[in-house]
Amino acid sequence: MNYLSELNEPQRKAVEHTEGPVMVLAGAGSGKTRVLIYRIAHLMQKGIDPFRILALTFTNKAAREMKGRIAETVGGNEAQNLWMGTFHSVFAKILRFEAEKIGYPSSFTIYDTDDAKSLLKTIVKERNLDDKVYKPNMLYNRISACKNSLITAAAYLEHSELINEDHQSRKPLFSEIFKTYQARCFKAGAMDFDDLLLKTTELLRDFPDVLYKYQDKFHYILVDEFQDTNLVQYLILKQLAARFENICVVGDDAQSIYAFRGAKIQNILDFQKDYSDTSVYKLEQNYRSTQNIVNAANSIISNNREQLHKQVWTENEAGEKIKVFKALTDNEEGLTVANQIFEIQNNLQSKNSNFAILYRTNAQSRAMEEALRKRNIPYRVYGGLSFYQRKEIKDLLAYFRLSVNQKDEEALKRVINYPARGIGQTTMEKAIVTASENTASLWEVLANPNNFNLNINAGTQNRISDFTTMIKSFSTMLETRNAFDIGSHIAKASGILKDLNEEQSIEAQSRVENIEALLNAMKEFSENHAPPPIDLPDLEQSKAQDSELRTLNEFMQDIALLTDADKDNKTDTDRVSLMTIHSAKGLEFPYVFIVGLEENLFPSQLSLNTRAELEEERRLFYVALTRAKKRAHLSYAASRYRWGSLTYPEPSRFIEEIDSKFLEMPRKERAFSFDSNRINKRAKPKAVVQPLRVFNKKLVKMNQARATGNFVADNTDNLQAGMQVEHQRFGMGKVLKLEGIQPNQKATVFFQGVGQKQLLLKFAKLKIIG
DNA sequence: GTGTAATGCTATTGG
DNA sequence: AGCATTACAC
Repeated sequence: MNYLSELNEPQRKAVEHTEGPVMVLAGAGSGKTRVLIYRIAHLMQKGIDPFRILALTFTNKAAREMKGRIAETVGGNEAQNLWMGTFHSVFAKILRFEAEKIGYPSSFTIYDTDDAKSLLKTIVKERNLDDKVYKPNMLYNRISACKNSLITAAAYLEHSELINEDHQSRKPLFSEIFKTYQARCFKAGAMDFDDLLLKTTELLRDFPDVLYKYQDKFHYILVDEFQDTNLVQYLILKQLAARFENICVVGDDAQSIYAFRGAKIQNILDFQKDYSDTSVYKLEQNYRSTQNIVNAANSIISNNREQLHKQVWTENEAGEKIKVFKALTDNEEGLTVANQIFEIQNNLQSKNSNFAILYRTNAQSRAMEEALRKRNIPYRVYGGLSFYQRKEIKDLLAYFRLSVNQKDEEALKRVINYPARGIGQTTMEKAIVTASENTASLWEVLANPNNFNLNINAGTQNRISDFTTMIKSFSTMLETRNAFDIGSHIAKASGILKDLNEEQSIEAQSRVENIEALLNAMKEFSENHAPPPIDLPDLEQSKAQDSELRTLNEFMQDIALLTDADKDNKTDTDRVSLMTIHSAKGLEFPYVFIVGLEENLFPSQLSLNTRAELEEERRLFYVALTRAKKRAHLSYAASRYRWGSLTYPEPSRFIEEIDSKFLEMPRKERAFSFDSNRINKRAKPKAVVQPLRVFNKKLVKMNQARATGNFVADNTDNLQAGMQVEHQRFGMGKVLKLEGIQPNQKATVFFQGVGQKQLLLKFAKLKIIG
C-alpha cells in the first residue's frame, strides 16, 4: 500500500473513499490522473474484480496509458480486464452486443461528421429545398444539439416550442429533415456519433433486463473530465450507477471547454443534487507549474462569473515571468516562436518534445510549421485533417464499409464511381428515385435491377452489375480471410491503387503511401492476437469470439472511433508538438507557446455574443496556460492573413486580464535579417502604424531600455577552434570544435565553471576575445 | 460520362 | 486561401 504515501491528504481521501458517490474537483495540475489511477489500483487491491470497474476517459489514448500505469502499480495482467475507454467507444461496444434489440445489425456502421452532412445534403436535394436555408452544417449541428439534450426526431415533432421556433426562423421543415435523416440512418444500418450515446440511454431505458445486466456488471464507475460530459452521457451514468451508486466523477469546472458541443458544467451541480450524500474532495495543490504560471492562470479565471470556489496554489519555485511577444505579421510570429525555441534549446539543452505551440484554430499551424521547417526543428501537428479523413483513406474505407454493410448508402455513393467506371450522375439519380419509390435500399435496386424497372441502357447495366458482383465477392471473403488479406485485395481489385499509380504526381505518390500505411496497420492488426485497446470481456460465453481470425469487420470497429489524439507515435518522439488548445487538454509541457492572442481570434469572433461563450474562451485560455510547467510564452501579431486578406487585429483582452506582475511585457522581436525584407514587403507600413492598445506604448519604452544595455556580439564568420570567446550568460570559454555550415554552424565551447556547451552561432552571440 | 477551368462560397473548437 | 460546385469542351 505504499502508493498511499505518495498522495496528499485530499488525494488520499479521494482514493480511499471507494463506496458511494464521490466528486473530486481537481484544479489544473493537481494530480487528478494520479488519483484515478490509484483509486482503481486501490479497488483492485481490495479485491474488486476489474471486470466490474468501468472507467470513462476523454480519449482512448488516455485510457490506454492509464491502464498501463495501473498495471505497473498492481502488477500482473489483471488491469487488462478493466472496462476503460471513451463514452463513445465503450457504449459502441455494448450497442454492438445488444444491437438486435433495437433493430440494428451488430456490425452497424458509424457515420462520421462527413457522412452525416453528406446524407443531410442529399435529403435537402431530394426534397428540392433551398440549400441556402437548409445548410448541411447548420442541420447537423442542430440535430446534434437535439440528440445531446435527449430530443429525438419523434420528440421534436411533439415539441411545439421548437416547431414554432423553426417557423419563426423560416426553417419549418427542419423537423421533417431530422425525421428523414434518422430514418435513413436506420435504413443504412448506421449511427452517427450522437446516436451512440442516445441509443444507449434508450436501450437502458426500454430494456430493464439489459439495464439490470450492466448495472450489476459495473459495481464501480469512474468518470474523468466530468465537466465535459453532456446531458445524455450524464443520463447513462445515472442509469448505470443507480444500483450501487459507487460513482466517482473527477473534473474541473474551470477547464470546461466543450459547451459548444453540448457539455454541461451544470452536471457538476446536478451531481450533488442527484446524490445528496456525495462526498466532495478538492485538489487545490498544483504540482505541475511554477508559481508565476499558477498565479497568472488564477488571475485570468477570476474574471469569470460562473465558477465554483477553488484556490489553486503551488509550492513550486516562483519561476520566470510569462513572456509576451508582439510580431508584425503572422509569419513573423512563427519565426519568433521558432527562434525562441531554438534559443532555449541551445541554452538549456532541452529536447524538442519539451515544447508545445498551442493555437485557437488549426489554420494557424501553417505559419508555425513553415518557421519550424526553416529552423530545421522537427515537429508534429496534431489534429487537423487526421489520417482517417484523407480522401484516399476514406475511399478505401468506404469499400470496406460497403463490403461489411451493403446498406451503407454513404459508402456506396462514395465508391460506386470511384475509380471512374461509367456509372454517372444520371444513372444514380434514377436509381435513387427508384429506391425511394419502392422503399428499397439503393443497394437492393442496383444489385437486382430486374426486380425494379430501372430505365437504364445495357452498357450501364453491365457496369453496375460488375460493380455489385465485385462488392459481393469482397463480402464472401469476410469470414474466411483476415483483415489485411481482404484489405490489400480490395485496394487492388477496386482499382484505387491503379488509379493513383497512373497519376504521376507527388500528391498521388503520397496517397499511395498513405494507403500502404493503412494496409500496414491492417497487417499488424491481423497478426496481433493481443486484445484491442478496449476489451470487451465476454458477457456471455456464447458470444465469445475466440477465433484466431482477425476480421475486417473487427478492424473497422476498432478504427471507427479513433482520432488523431489516439495514435501513439512510437518512432519519432522527439518533436515539438503543434496543436489546438482543445486537443492539449490533459497534457503538459515544460515550455508552452500560446500564439495568436488577438481579439476575434482568441477570443474567437464567434464567441463574443454571450457572456457564457466568452467565459468558455477564457477557460480555454486558462487550460492553455496551465499546460506549461516551466515557462509560458504568449504572442500576437499586428497583422494577419485571414480568409485570404490582410487584417490588423488588436491584442487579446486576455493578456490585459492577467495581473501584470506576472508578465514580462512585449519587446519588439526583430526578425532575422534574411527574412525582414520579405516581411516588410508583405506587411505594408500600415501594419506597423496601426494604433495598438495603450500597453504597447510601454513596450516601446522597454525596447529602448533594452537596446541600450544590449550585449554586442561579434561577427563569428572567422571563428575557429581554439579561440577564446565570451558568452553573455556563460562568460569566458574556449572553442573546442566547429561543426556544420552557416547559418546552422554549431560550436562546442568549454566555459569555465559551466562546462561544455553546444551553441548555434547565429543565436549564441559570441564575442571573440582572441 | 469524364476531365479541366472558372467561378462561387465560406470560414472554431472535436468524438 | 482553400474547397466545392458549376460550366464547358471533349
